[in-house]
Amino acid sequence: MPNRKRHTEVGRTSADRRSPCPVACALDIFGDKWTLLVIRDLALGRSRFKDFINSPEQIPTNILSDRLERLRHRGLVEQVPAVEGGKRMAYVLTEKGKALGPIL
Amino acid sequence: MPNRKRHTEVGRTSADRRSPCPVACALDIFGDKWTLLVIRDLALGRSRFKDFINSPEQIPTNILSDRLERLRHRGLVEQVPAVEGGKRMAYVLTEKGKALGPIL
DNA sequence: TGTTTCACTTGCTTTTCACAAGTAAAATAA
DNA sequence: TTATTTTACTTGTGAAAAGCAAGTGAAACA
Repeated sequence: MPNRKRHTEVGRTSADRRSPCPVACALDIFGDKWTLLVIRDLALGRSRFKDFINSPEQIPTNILSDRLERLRHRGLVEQVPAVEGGKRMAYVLTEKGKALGPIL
Repeated sequence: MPNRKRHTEVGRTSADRRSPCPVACALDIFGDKWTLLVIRDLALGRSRFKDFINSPEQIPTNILSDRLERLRHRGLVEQVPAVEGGKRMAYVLTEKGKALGPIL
């Protein structure tokens, strides 16, 4: 199983990056049409899967799953119980994730 | 020839946008791995096709062509003669284009 | 105990990306 | 002036990602 790396990019080495440029690094994370919209929703206080789905841009469910998973592995998002003691999960920004609210 | 729209998005109607959200609108323009890198290069004073090619991120030539064309049609970039009276062209940011330098 | 909502996953088609190669005009060197 | 090189692209092709519809199983609710 070569090239196993998709959702486990926690420790990125310089070899993984396209260049040391911070713009390029940021684009490796946010360089697509959906990731920043998910972060916008999180910054607005939305936290449940269905909340993101109901945003006006109509993100496909498989892409939403994928983006949340990536953000989680990047340490920008974490899961917490949606209701006290319940089984269903909600997504919230970590401290690290909140730090990039201003760029919106 | 239906769906003719690729490089002629000068006048965008609200029907073209995914939503009225400014984040979503911005992502329709910058939501990919390369566009902002081209703008970074332009902001740094690079202006020739070969300059962009020689940036460390190694943008493919067909994608560079495409992105410059889009930015031109969006009115963020314009072409000027590379040398006084010469035939070869250079790309520079318009006033509108310069306005988004700060986001980098 | 149904029934509905939620949070996904799977499969498939379409679109976009990435890489290599090719080309023609412009600039430069001989 | 001719030859060579550089520049600014375009084209073709395979791989990857996006987009869409449908399906599924657990959780919450009536």
